[in-house]
Amino acid sequence: MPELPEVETVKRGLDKLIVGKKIIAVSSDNAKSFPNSLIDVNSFAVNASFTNVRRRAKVLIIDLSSGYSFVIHLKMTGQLVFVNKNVEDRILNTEDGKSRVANSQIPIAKTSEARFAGGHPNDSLIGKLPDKSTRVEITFEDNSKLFFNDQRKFGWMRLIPTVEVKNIDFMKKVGPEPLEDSFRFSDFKIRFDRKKRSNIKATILDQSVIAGVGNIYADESLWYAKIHPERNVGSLQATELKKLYEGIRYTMKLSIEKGGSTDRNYVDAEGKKGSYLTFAKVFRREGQECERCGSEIIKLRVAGRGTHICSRCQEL
DNA sequence: CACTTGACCTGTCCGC
DNA sequence: TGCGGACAGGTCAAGT
Repeated sequence: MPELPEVETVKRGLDKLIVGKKIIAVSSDNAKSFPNSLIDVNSFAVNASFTNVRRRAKVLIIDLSSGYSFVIHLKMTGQLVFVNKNVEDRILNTEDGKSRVANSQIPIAKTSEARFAGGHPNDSLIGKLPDKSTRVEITFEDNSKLFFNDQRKFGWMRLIPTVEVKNIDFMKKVGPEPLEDSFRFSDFKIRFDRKKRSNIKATILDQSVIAGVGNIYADESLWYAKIHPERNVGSLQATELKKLYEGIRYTMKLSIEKGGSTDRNYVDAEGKKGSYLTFAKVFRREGQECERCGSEIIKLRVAGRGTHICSRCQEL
């Protein structure tokens, strides 16, 4: 799922929705999704407040007043969804009728039939939370909740000291943020030139070269730059790399404006879908005509990923 | 080394 | 309708 624009959209939503909220309980049904112990949760999360939300590449960092942070990777199917109220109904539906205490061992009760009154933009989702994809449930003092849902269980969240966030393996190796003003074409060119033996699609997807680009925006930016995804990086002209640099930035900035891409699972922090795919040029458009030249858009497999190109604009 | 291929999971869709 | 296989937005570890 979530690539840079989607994670950025979630980050902006959480900024508005949860900063300042005090945690009273954290529960989880899956140690892979959330490996922290009950001791960690009680010591560093319960009674702490969310102070800040950050994004680095596709990783979200939510800082707490305790000096700890939740670090979250949504991988393919992860969601972070905030729900303001339905708590009282749900507690009545649990077996013992008691509100749960903080406990990363106690399974989340997935029996809610509570509905959102008044028609939320995506009440088909949030009215039903928690559901069977819910891995972690955070409850705030005002009884609002934050759900971490993840159908495929590839995603994870962890509670670690804020000062340690920069030291986790992923953070140490991840490349520069492509949308920062400080990220210039000269930096981009140097980093790509170092990878001249591999194909350009694999290189764009390599998080150590450049942060945050995934399969959708790799395909979209290669179309923008008229580059075939199997081209060897060493064969690319500087003018082609410049177009690619522009394409990556243009495509992902546009997607953030559109709230990201929803192919299947992705929703923002309010449970709403993104509309970028309406504007996509090639991704999931095999069989359609290229809007630039009218030729057919085809699908290939490159770097082990489904890959969409214009059969004329992007020659090998 | 640098680069490529499976594995991790669950769900859905497509062809027989 | 059922069943098997391919595939899905990401990243690692293990292979070549």
